[in-house]
Amino acid sequence: MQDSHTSESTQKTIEETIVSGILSAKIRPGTRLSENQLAALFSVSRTRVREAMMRLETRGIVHVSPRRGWFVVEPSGEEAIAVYEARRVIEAGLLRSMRVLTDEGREALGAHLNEEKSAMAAGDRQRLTYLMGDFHIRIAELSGNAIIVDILRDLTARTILISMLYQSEFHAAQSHDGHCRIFEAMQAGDFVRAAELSIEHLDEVETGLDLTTRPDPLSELRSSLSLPPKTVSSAPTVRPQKPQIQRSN
Amino acid sequence: MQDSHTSESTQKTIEETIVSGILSAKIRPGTRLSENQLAALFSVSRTRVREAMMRLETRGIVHVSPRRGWFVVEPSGEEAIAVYEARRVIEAGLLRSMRVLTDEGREALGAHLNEEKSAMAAGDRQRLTYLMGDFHIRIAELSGNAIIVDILRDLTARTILISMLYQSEFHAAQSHDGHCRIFEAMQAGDFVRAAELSIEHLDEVETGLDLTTRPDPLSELRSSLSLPPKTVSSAPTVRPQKPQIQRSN
DNA sequence: CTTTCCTGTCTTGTATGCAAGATAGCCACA
DNA sequence: TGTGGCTATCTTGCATACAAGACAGGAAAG
Repeated sequence: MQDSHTSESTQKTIEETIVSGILSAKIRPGTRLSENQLAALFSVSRTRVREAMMRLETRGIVHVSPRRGWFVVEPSGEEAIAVYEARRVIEAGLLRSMRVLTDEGREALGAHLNEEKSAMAAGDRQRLTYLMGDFHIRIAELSGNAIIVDILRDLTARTILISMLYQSEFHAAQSHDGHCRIFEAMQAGDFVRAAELSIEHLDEVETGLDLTTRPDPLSELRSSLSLPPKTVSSAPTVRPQKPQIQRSN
Repeated sequence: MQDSHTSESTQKTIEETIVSGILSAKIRPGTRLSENQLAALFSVSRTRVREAMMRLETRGIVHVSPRRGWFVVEPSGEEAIAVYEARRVIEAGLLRSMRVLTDEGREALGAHLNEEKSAMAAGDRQRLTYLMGDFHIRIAELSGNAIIVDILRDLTARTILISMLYQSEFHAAQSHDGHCRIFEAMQAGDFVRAAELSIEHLDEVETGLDLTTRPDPLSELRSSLSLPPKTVSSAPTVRPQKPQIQRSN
């Protein structure tokens, strides 16, 4: 487990627990995160929970609806596109900047791909989701640049939320193939090719999304009434929260 | 002024004030940011100041030394290298992903370069520092991708802190030339060339730094005593804070 | 003169209390 | 049946109080 910003024992725990919950697809987009519940769960006061939420908010993972609550973000279609675009830019830029694949690197990625394969064989979908995202983080770790690792980790978390919202079926085999091809290019020392493959791979995944569905159930009604399409990054605006199961303390 | 995450009136003010203070080189690295002082300055309680600090910390702008205080980060030599590397990766990736330069884009960049020129003529160094950083943010804005804009804004802020620490002289003319060349390539529609120029430009700036000096005045002593080189991203460790002028409430 | 220790005062860390918006459920009423 | 409005209770927003570590300065001892 890389660190990049270790230290602070209890504090980061809430934050990291939530992020890793998302990375392993155990927390769905739109999930309500009650300050009181989290405080009770982690045996701390709301103060510290709030700090964690603030941090997660600046990381684009969580969102607050004033006096209504904190929610795991539900990226809109436009935001989803922006996330994939950002990933293409950064991941391709990263691969292009690489010059060598070290022995450790080759071993790490190879081991990872084997894990993907065995998770596919076992049909363990949650684990698979985690591994599919983690592959890209692993590549970033090869660069040794903690800044890029952190950025990509957060983007990967958002990607997973996006696929939980918009992905109709899970083309695990296709993704795995994409990863393998990238790895092969890297082994061949052809990082330009690896960058291109990485872009294609992300395009494939993005194409597999159906961005016309879910997150704004009123979109059809809204457009038939010809109201403004939707507030993109601006905040309040009612945004009808889909009924959550959780029921507060 | 782009927005990307507008809304929240008072709250973001503290955060944005500090960031823009850094972007315009009015706040030096290592500056102490007392919760009490900021609270008084903005007429709010420490609670809200703390929230702003937490956010800035996750953005890599600010750093807390437990029970000692908040400080604007003083990037180490390694961190400085990582910041430049991350910028090369992202900015080159971004330019490579571009396909067209719109008329508005050409106009915006052209106007910006004129501003650079006039600031150089006027010898307004603070303004020049701001503009030199802002050029890169402007390019990101052309992409219309708010995620990348935010990332690059924060990296630019760090870059400015780095140059305040390590830059012996300010080669404004050289930087300006670099910007002009990038702009020309973009106008010619040659974004691959623009990406290459962007990398060269960042290399130039990075080369102009003297990473052997400042931020850890004890480094020579430390190495002559053969102590561990320095805690990189881990926290406490005494790290003798250089005497600050400010004196608290 | 140097060293050690002690104490006052600064800082942040954390919990708690109160204010106020948002919502759901109910009741009255048409 | 449907509609409007009231109220009880949830939520977060924000300020404040207190705890506890860090540090500086001075006094006392060597």
